[in-house]
Amino acid sequence: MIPNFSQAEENYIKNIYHLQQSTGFVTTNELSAALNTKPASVTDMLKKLKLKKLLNYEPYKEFQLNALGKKVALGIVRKHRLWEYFLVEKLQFGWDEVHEVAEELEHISSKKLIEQLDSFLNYPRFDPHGDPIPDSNGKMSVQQQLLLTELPLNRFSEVTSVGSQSTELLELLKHKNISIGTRLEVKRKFSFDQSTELELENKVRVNISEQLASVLFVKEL
Amino acid sequence: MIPNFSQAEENYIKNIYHLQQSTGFVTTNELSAALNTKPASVTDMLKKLKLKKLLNYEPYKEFQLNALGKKVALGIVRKHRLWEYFLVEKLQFGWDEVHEVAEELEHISSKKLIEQLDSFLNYPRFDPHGDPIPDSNGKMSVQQQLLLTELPLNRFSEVTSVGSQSTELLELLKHKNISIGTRLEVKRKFSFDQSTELELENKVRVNISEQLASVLFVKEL
DNA sequence: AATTTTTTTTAGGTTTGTCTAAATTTTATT
DNA sequence: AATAAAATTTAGACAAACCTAAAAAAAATT
Ligand SMILES: [Mn+2]
Ligand SMILES: [Mn+2]
Ligand SMILES: [Mn+2]
Ligand SMILES: [Mn+2]
Repeated sequence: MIPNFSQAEENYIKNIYHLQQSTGFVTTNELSAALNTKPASVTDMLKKLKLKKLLNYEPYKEFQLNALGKKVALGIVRKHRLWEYFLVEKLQFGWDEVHEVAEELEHISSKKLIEQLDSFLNYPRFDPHGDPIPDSNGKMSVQQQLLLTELPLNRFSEVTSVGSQSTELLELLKHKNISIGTRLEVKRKFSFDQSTELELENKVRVNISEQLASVLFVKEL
Repeated sequence: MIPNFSQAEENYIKNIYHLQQSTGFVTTNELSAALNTKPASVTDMLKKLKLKKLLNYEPYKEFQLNALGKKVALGIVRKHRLWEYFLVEKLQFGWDEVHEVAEELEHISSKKLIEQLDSFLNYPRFDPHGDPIPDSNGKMSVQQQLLLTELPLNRFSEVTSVGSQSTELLELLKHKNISIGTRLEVKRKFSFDQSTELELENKVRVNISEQLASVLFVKEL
């Protein structure tokens, strides 16, 4: 049986998991930035997580979660995303309001709670930001998705996820009336600034900057 | 604005609140028993809660929450009971399984979360144990209820709440097929041991001990 | 290859919430 | 009223999770 971890431990584990998705490894400074703590505090926790056999770590080296660590991380990600889905679908939260609350809810320890919640929500496969929700075995759906910047002109497509969850981004998307599930086509690309003209489902045209297009993932329909 | 309190502080506040319901005052030993901590730890926390102006406390004296303390306590009780209701009504928990989970959920801090949850649940007025749920202003319904031991013979009545939530009690009630909302009549009282014969709605007769009868609250119909 | 800069760790503190053991105060009993 | 018992507080420690400042190691630059 997997033991329980403290809220602090869980936050470290989850953040290591996300950071190691890109290169497979994480550095002390990266992690301290992600967690808003000092590098010295990270070192303390790395020793503890190594002792608890969740982490491959040698002093001064990059580190990564081992199999057990990843399993624990997926459990936390699962809880986080299920709660986000609950907040949006059942409690009328905006998709830009759920992250902080889920940051707390993800640490509730009851196993039964999360299984019943999953069932109550009808086993959703993606959270409100388009990120996949691991099932109780840690498996998650992959969506073949591409960046909006890579989408050719005049192809029907649907927004599947966003590359960041900063309030700033979500505020801008809300203003432009774009969210997960929005249908759109790219109508023009302007080479001067790489900005893009989109046509939304209701035929409304909106212009988005290259910075914005490069954090929107879509799938062709 | 009311500041946020730590999980430990909230558990102390809530327990003081419940304990002072009977005599208006609480002692160090009572509280340490309720919280499963040592009296010395209680003294430490009492000083802190007094400093934060939630508590009337002088060394070696009994203590009680002041108005602000009670307000904070009611907020925690509200969250606890709403979550219990959610677990039973939406997530298929048994009424004897919800307490521990609610013990964690009651500390989630989002104000919006609890208001939306209340609305989602349709503003329930009683939790699964029959205890009243404070509204967002701290007001709660009172139920004119009497102890089953005080109920005269042959009066139609309904179980409204239980005087304890120990697993032992809930196990026994489940075995006897009694829960909140069960309709019953007292048919006989045996003076030898004060045990009582009940008739349930389905005409089934069950015998309950004096100890059990004295923790069941009912209202006449 | 030597030097500088950056990254990481170590050493030593702090706060919160707990504990044990001893001291003090209050309450009960003789 | 004196003494014994019980309740409470104080003193001193400890673990978890953080911090700052200094030391050590690794990486980058000259
Ligand atoms: Mn979190
Ligand atoms: Mn998300
Ligand atoms: Mn609690
Ligand atoms: Mn209850």
